[in-house]
Amino acid sequence: MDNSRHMTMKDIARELGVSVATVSRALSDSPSISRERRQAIQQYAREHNYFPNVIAEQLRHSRHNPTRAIGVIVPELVHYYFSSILDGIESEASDRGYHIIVAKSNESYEREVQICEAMLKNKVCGIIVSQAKDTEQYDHFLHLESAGVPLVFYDRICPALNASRVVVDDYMGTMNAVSYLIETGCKRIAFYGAPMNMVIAKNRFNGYRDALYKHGLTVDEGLVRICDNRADAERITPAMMQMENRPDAFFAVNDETAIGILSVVKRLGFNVPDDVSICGFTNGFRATVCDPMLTTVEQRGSQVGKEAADILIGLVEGTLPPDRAEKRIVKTRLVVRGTTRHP
Amino acid sequence: MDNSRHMTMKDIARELGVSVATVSRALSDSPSISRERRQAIQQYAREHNYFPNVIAEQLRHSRHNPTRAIGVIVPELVHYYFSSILDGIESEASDRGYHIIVAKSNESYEREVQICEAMLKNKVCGIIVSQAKDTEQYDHFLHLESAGVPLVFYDRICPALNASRVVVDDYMGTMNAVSYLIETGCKRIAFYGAPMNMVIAKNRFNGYRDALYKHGLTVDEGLVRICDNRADAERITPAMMQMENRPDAFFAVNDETAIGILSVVKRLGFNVPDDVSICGFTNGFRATVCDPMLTTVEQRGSQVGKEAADILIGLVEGTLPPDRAEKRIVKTRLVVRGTTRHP
DNA sequence: ACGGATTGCGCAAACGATTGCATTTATTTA
DNA sequence: TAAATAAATGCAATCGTTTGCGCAATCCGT
Repeated sequence: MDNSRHMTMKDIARELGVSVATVSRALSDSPSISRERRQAIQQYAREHNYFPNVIAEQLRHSRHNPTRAIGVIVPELVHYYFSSILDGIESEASDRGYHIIVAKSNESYEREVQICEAMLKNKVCGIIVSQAKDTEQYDHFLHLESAGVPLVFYDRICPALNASRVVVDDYMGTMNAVSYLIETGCKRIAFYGAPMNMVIAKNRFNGYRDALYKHGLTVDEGLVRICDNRADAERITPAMMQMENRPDAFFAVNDETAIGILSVVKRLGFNVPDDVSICGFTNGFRATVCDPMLTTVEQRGSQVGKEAADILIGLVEGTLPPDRAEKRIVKTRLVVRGTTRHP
Repeated sequence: MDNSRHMTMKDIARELGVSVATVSRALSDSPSISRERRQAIQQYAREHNYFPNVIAEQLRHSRHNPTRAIGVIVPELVHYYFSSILDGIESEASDRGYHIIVAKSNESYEREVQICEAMLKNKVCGIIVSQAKDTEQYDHFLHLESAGVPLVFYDRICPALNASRVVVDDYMGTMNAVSYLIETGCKRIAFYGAPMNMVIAKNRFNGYRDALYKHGLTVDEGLVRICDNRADAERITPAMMQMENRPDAFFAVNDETAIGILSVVKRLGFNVPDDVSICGFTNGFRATVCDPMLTTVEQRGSQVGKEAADILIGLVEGTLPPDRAEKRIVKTRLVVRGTTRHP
């Protein structure tokens, strides 16, 4: 039974002996159609649960009306922060009558370009994107903009483009967290950060540095490392803890890294938080699972996603000027748990 | 500069002084157009990077060709297992030239119905769905089927519908895990399961029961609880551990619950795994974060997603018979870590 | 050199909806 | 009673592509 073909206005028109134009006007409640006819048509449509063919509507309006499909490009899907952001985007979008098309770049530039093209072809009304790690050319993004597809970046923004963006307040988040560590008595605070070519990495480092300065401390290069995952953390931390002047606290660029530090530090027989404090960044699933639970900077991915969708929809609907880039910063929040000393 | 309007065949036709029909045929390499014209048109199109308007194509073909948009309904997005599944679906879909439209039901029946309608309107070629927890009516699913939109369930299948589905081998997964617990010397194994109206809950319980039987043990009702989250686990476990005949092992329906048990058991001063073994189900982020690391049943969400997408695409493209429901079971794998004794 | 086959292309009708304009009929006004 | 006005509907073009059919022009064989 492939009677899957749906009822169209033509069907209604034929059945009721009127023209398609009349049906169209009646269904849009045009006053130029007589009351009785209008109601008859509406009732018939309702009873046979007619609904308009979006494809046809879109074709008709393609000149002036964008679709209601938002493209979302995400580097990975199995990832707490990106999931949260996706969640925020989905909520905001669906609240406002949009739907989302999701694609993952797998951190690949090539794939990112393909996805942009495909989304352009599929006529999304705009794209929300976090760049792949190995993206260093931006033609595909420029191409989209020139095709009239608005773009909003989140998390990994494109520094070369003056595009709209939503990021987390990495600087203040780190600054506050490190200040807290200092205020609870830590003096030698190690910093495990991401490679410095990423904007977020730089901002977090600056927050760390300025927190030290503010409290009359200085950056000890021996305590700063490039390290943003658990495996690396487990590899480099033992040496760190065997220095004559070992750190009494760690600030890590994400929870995963912090967990790596924690596991090593515990294994080496130190007490957390009495001997060593540890602070992460994310506040994902992991933070409440480790023992003791992780003190960390809440990244509020869902809020980031909502803001990004809000900007994009504003751009699409014209309530935001298309020429000026809208930049929003989502405040972070320090969540104090068991891996840091009490004041 | 809203020169966002794209080049159409009409533009090419006008420019090259031919008819639109000729352009169309030339671009589809029809031999009925002369070699030179064909190449001229193709070159012009390439140079001005023309690409066809999908909306128009779809309208034209709507009678016979489905779109290449797969609808995916997910109860939550910030959830390890569902993320993995989404990841699998995305991979398979994009490999085969489809894109995915993602919506979350928030575990709400109402929302699920809305989403189904919206997806129907937006002319997805099929839907992959895991039911919301409070869905107990299925008209919306039936409605889709009768509209010719194929449906594939994953994880939470619809028992009342004989629809295609992909599930994990809950029975064998649990059976093997519990057998392992027994073989490592556990005798009183508690079972924390989900409410029994969910199919997966029943299957896991059966696996538990049969593993006991197989080893000459019997089910002790006092050791079976409805509990599928951390908060509940932390609430009910202390009493469990204070029974005169306390359990020497726990099998939990998911990692989250297992973590709850672990934290309580440790807090009460028991040693894991010497005094108490614990086994979870999922193998998500959490499993390697807790201390000791969690022994758990790997659920292979990504594989589930891939299979689901494979079935759906098969249904859409007609390589799978539309009348017979395709049912696949993804094998699980026991991942032994630190919360269980060694053999 | 003429009839038939072949080649190359355009016309026009679809797909399903919208909308300016023309047309018909009914009603009012002078 | 004729003319002007208003009310209700239909015609046909449009969005961008595809495709059956027909029309010319060229080719071939005899």
